[in-house]
Amino acid sequence: MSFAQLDPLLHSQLRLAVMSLLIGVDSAEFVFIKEKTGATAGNLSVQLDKLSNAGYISVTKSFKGKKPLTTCSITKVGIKAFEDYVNNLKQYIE
Amino acid sequence: MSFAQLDPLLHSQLRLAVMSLLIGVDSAEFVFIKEKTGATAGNLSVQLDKLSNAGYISVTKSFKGKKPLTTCSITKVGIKAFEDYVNNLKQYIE
DNA sequence: AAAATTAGGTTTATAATGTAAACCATTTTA
DNA sequence: TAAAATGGTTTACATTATAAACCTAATTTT
Repeated sequence: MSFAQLDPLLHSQLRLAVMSLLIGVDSAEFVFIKEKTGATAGNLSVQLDKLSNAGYISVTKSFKGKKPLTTCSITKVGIKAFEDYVNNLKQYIE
Repeated sequence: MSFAQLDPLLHSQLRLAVMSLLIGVDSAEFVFIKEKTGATAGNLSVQLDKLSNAGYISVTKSFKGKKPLTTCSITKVGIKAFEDYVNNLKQYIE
């Protein structure tokens, strides 16, 4: 039995933290994710794009009053990918 | 509570697989590790160097008959680092 | 006994990735 | 009305991962 591949999109500290956050909530705002993960805004913006392009999260941009508001939520595909990642990872750490 | 840092030296698929292998055995030979992980020799060579330089594994080079033989084993420091990594990681995946 | 192949690696060039710094538009504060 | 803050995005750079090329010695083939 050899080691399963770990989805490279999830095997990134920041992206994994984002997914970990999102899997527990309905949705979360950019600023909230930024604070919880301790990421810089720039880095977070890039990584959210990657997760979004992969279909792992959905990102909607609107306004809170007159300020931009970016809201994220995990998708079904994202949940599946996260679960698979965790299962594969367990092979490495158990 | 924010997310703990994941040791970047261990947060690499191949290096994690190597550590995962080594934590269960006394020692392992280069070719064995290569086969178990599915890595190319070049990549494995580089990653073993990194783990070795960090003091996470010890690497001894000798000869089996007249062929070179590279043997690896995990160190105490390596075990500790691996355990810490696993503990921190659990925060992300549970 | 050359020549080719295999074994066991290492070196290095390139591609991919991660990240912070710089930037932009708007809004609030002094 | 400047200056600073908010909420991001873009982009340039540094780091990392990886495969391809290479090396030395030992076998095997012709």
